[in-house]
Amino acid sequence: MSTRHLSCVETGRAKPSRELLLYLADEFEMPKRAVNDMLLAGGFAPVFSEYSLDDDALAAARDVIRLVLDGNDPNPTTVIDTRWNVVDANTAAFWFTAGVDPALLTTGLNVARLSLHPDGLASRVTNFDEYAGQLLRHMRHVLVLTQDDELRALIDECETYAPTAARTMPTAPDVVLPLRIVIDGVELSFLSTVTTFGTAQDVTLSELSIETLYPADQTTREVLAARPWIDRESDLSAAV
Amino acid sequence: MSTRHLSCVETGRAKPSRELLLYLADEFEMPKRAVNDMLLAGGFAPVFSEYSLDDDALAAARDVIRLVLDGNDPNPTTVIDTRWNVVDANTAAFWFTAGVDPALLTTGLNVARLSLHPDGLASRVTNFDEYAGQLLRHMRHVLVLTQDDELRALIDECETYAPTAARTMPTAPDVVLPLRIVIDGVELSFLSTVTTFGTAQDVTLSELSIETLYPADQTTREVLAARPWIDRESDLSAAV
DNA sequence: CTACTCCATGACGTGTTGGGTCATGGCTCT
DNA sequence: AGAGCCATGACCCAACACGTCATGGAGTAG
Repeated sequence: MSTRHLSCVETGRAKPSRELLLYLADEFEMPKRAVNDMLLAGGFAPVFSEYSLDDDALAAARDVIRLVLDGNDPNPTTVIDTRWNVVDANTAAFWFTAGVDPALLTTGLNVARLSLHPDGLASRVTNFDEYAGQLLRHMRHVLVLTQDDELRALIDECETYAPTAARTMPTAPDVVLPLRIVIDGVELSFLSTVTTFGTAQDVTLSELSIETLYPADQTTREVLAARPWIDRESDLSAAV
Repeated sequence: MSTRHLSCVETGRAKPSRELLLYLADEFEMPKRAVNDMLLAGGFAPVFSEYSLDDDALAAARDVIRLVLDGNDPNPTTVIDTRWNVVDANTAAFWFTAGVDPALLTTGLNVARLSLHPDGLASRVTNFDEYAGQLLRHMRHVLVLTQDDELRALIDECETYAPTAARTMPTAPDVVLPLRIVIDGVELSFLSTVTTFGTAQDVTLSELSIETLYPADQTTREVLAARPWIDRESDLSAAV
């Protein structure tokens, strides 16, 4: 680039294009996070990483994930990646999988598929249409941002499981998502929240989401407090 | 706008400018979330909301916040806005404020000021430089996104409290931020994680962040499990 | 004091591109 | 058969990112 233009950019009298910003970032070997900050400040969309968790990055994150999962006990908590694949979960969360088709548990546990597949949790979710609608909306939102073909395929698949929910237009999404589900013959009521790590500079970790189910009524609270899953922990761990 | 250009935009043979996208979004009265999705998909930076929860939205969020705070007990947890003001916190978190200058507690509790101010926690934080450096780095990151003058002022103020930390260049920040602090004469060791509601790709900062301190060693774990703050809960609630 | 580098800045050219006007022609619906 | 709606081509324009050339001021070194 010309020194003339560089000078103008530096003094703020010329607005650099997205291309130039990326060139400079590369030239200076800026860390991803800083590059994204710079792009945002310049009015451009950030670069999205490859959202593939290599084993090393994941291993480094495991300790933190365990902290969060244990800290949320006895509230069922799942850590998922941007394709809704389960990275890890606490025992309370695995308790949900009792009674689902084993085929869904072997081939890479996926929360979306597990929740919406007829052989998964679908038949036991009392507010299925509401839950499925919100989940699909959330997935489509992430799809817009990542443009991930694999996620697109997952959404297409899931929409066949919840045809009515797929057709409903996205209403204003809430931070919390109610979930009513029958477990061991009892209908439990949860509030599902999704959070993500905010300080992560390592972009890979920021692509993990933490889904926690909080009890929404007294009955559920008591059931969770009793930790009814501890006497079959051996069964559950076998599923993973 | 001309029908000609609209047609081209619709069929994808013309790339609309950020301005045009915003015009269309306004014309169709699109919800903010969808507008941001559209901008991102078009390669532009999203519109940042006013990141001030109006009273109604905040009231609606309070229930969820309480769920999260209670769910994390006994791990000290604080919910803050994008200016590090405390929106709410669980009792364990308020336990930290014992012994700080009451002036810091009355004028709107601010985590950054509380942590870094000499009359706050600073003197009791054993790894002050490390902690302050990371905190400032995080604040500067949010500042880039929000361009909030009030936050800028807070950062300037905090940098005077931690001059050495302010000068250190931002190293690669960690996923978790270690915090060692002396409470009741005992040095406790924590790992601080910050999470936010929503998805990672949601560049629009959700207005609220959740900071949770997990015990980093056995001693701290045991102290927390004993909940040493319950016998002065009355003092603490008076502070808020 | 001089020479040389660094950089901000003005004058000015250029290629790209978002966006507009005008005209045409196919499609559907009455 | 007439009336909209819309996709598309030809063409123009204005904005702007970025370039080249020239100038001149602030340091700095000899």
